[in-house]
Amino acid sequence: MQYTLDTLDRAILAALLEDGRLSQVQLAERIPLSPTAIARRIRALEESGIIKGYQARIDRRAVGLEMIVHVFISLQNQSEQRLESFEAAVAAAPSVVGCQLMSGEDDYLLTVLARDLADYERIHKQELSRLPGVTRLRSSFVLREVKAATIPASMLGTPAPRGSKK
Amino acid sequence: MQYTLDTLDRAILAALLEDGRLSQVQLAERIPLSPTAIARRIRALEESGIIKGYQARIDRRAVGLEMIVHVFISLQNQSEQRLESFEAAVAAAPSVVGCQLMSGEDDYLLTVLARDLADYERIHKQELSRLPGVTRLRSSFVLREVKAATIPASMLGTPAPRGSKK
DNA sequence: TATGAAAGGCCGTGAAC
DNA sequence: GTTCACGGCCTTTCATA
Repeated sequence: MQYTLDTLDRAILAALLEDGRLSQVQLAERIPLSPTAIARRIRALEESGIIKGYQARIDRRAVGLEMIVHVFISLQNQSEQRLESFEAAVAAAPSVVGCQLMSGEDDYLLTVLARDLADYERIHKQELSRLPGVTRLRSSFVLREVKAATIPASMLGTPAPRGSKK
Repeated sequence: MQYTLDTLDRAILAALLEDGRLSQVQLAERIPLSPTAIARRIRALEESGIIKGYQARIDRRAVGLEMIVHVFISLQNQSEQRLESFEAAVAAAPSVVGCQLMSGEDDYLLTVLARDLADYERIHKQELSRLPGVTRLRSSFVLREVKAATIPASMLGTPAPRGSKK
């Protein structure tokens, strides 16, 4: 996955971040390149794993998921085996949409989606309390989502300088 | 935006969450509906705001963004005006990709993307330290992303029962 | 009111240059 | 990287239940 993105690649990525359904022709209107050349670059970006896929952005609340809860978790110890079994359990928990190993006081930060408080109680009982090796578990509720973005186009501006060519 | 999703709508949403570029014909192969009917439903979902858009999923690290940092923030007080000016500043901070008003000890949880530690130092200086009204600011680094999902298809299963019809 | 079928125009794909 | 031709998809219209 050692791939050097040029300005055109980054323009394509920026456009597809904004609208993942843009056609080659539409992209060619923004980017000084023929539709075919754009298609080839997109294919290369997909095959190299830089573009991991495409997805619809769906309104959480429209599908009844009113709550986001962050769960801070500390484990008994951080042995390899502890982490592995914990992470395997997290991977199988359907309501846990995010899990990050963290620096600092707690070991993991989980992100959970729930319909409402009663649903979160169920998730807490059925999914979270069964996670192995947990010593401390603290729930923190999102009261309001102020900003929810993906990678901003501005951060595609300069590639990681690992031997810039061209 | 009071919209009652039926089973077919949810099947369409689930499919477009997995692959946002599926064509009507491809969707019609999975869902017992003609391409025309699917196109009409998708259009309705888009116009009602349930589908907010489409985007490419891009490998963070491939574009040089190696770090995710969570920043916990406490404000001097939670007056309406304080919150508003803080949130306006956050909205204008390009490296801050997430901001949530939280319950519990801290007021806000920010999510920041950075190229590396030096880049985060710059962001800390240029973007974070200038946020108005902050009394406490604690950075917590993501060591490893274990799970990063969107809304799982399983959670589309049952709509929020607000007067189920049909 | 929502679906399904058919026709026309546009797009995506792969060839050659 | 571009141009061109072909096959398939998206769109619209219309008939139907």
